Amino acid sequence: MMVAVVPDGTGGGWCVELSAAGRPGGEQWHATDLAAEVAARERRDAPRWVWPATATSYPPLLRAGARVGRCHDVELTEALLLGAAGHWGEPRSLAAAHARLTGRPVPPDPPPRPPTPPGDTQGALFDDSPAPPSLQTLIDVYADQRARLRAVPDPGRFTLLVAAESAAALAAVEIGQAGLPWRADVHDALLVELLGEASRVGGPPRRLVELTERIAAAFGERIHPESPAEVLRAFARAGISLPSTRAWVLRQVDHPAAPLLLEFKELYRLWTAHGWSWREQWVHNGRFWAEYVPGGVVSGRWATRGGGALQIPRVVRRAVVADPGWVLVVADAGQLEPRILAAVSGDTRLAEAGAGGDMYAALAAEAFGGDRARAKVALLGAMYGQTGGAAVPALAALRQFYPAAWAFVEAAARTGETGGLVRSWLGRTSPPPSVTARVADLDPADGDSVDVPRAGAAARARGRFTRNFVIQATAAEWANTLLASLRGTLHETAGELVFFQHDEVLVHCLAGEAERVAAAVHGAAEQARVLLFGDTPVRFPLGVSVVECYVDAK
DNA sequence: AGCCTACGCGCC
DNA sequence: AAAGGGCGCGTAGGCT
Repeated sequence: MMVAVVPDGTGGGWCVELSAAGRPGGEQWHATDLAAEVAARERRDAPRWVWPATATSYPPLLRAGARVGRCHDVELTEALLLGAAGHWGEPRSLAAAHARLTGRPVPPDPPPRPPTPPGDTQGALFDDSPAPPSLQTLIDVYADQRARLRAVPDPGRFTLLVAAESAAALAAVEIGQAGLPWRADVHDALLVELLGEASRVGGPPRRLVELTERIAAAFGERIHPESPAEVLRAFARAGISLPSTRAWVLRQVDHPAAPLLLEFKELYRLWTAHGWSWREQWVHNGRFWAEYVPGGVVSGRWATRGGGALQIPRVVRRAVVADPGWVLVVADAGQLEPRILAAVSGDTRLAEAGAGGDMYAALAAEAFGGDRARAKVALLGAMYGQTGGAAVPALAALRQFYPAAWAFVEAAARTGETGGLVRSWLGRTSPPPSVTARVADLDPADGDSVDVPRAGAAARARGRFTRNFVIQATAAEWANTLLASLRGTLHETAGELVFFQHDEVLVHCLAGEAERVAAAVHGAAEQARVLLFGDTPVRFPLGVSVVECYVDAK
């Protein structure tokens, strides 16, 4: 059972039942209270909801209590289909898809909304959303998508990709509305502990002021330590020439200011990126409110808008604390990308190594004389396209012992270097070179002559990108599939997904439910493995911790 | 004053 | 240890 639905923008919406073939196959009606209608139909026959875009269609329904099980997200599907057809980056909205279908001028997608802090009501004042599309538009585009979907190289896998992408979109709205439990008082205490007291006027906290003084003493002159240019000049006057002020460069500098600068940079970063003003902007009512954007990264990984939810520093995770009587179930897929490589490359020996708990240890025992660290740099270097450094001899060993895996990543790299497109396991297509190439790499500043060295460097960079794309994009598919499965079983518990970060999920649940939630997450990971890879020997073990505080996980 | 890029660093 | 992939975000510093 499928039901196509178009919200009318006033809390109501148009609905029509679709047949198994995707054509109107039942009653068509207008609901004045769409959320109530959706909730009732969901209870009765749990249809797959076909709608223009989960990101806009679902939030008002969920806010009104209408949680749905499955959907088809036309906009995300359109982006996948456009990519598969080599039309990467063209407008993906329902309106654009319908215009292409009917041969009319294609409207551009609306620019991405700037991040809206949760306390901000500006968004409601400037509602420039276009008129809602007609139900017929939705039906026509959906039928067209089904036809195009059957024409891709592997429709079975692509269908799973569309389902997983749509489910991820549901999960993203739900996680965003749940919010991440956040103790403002704990956050404040750790800021004071590390930074000292905040100054009243919004200036730097005490420890930063002190470090600035000590850096001045070390150089014999006052500088702004947060300015890389000033730091470089100060070192130059002290007779030390540095290529940059990066941390690993400073760590090798023998000068009394160097360790002070390293400490300053770390604390300055904490203050500006996750300090008091960040907390005031993004934390309200005991929750950190982030907005998640599934498929926001070219590889299919999620992005976020506002608050930097995917870059919460480890030290700040101390503020992520479960409610009283509740716990956090933290599940992390260990060594996900090497395991993905083992599964997709068809390398029998690497797949056997991925059947156990520690893949790097298995590689070390087999091909690296027991040196686990060397096995790790070899595998990571192969996936990222490392060409220099100490990893080179290790890469030779990898090539010799795991030739099929080596050939797989090399083929992806060669395709990219020659301007071709690569696809993930389920069929997400990489963007074409014009999208990822830097203008400076391709367009010699003056004259018409081709800049061979720079063109070569650009091709190699492109090769590293496609080499990694096939792995990273497939890993994102596995994670989305896990989420799709998990949100289907989680509702049997009181658990709620509250965070997702590439290969890690957090579930907030009653302490007594933790065991069941942990079992549900393990089951979802296994389900994702089977759905994507069938009978592969590779396993995707989860590290699961039940904790009150996020920082205590693992 | 606003726009843009480079830099640097947090996460995976 | 060094340096390969993907991001978001805040700042400095240049530009218009």
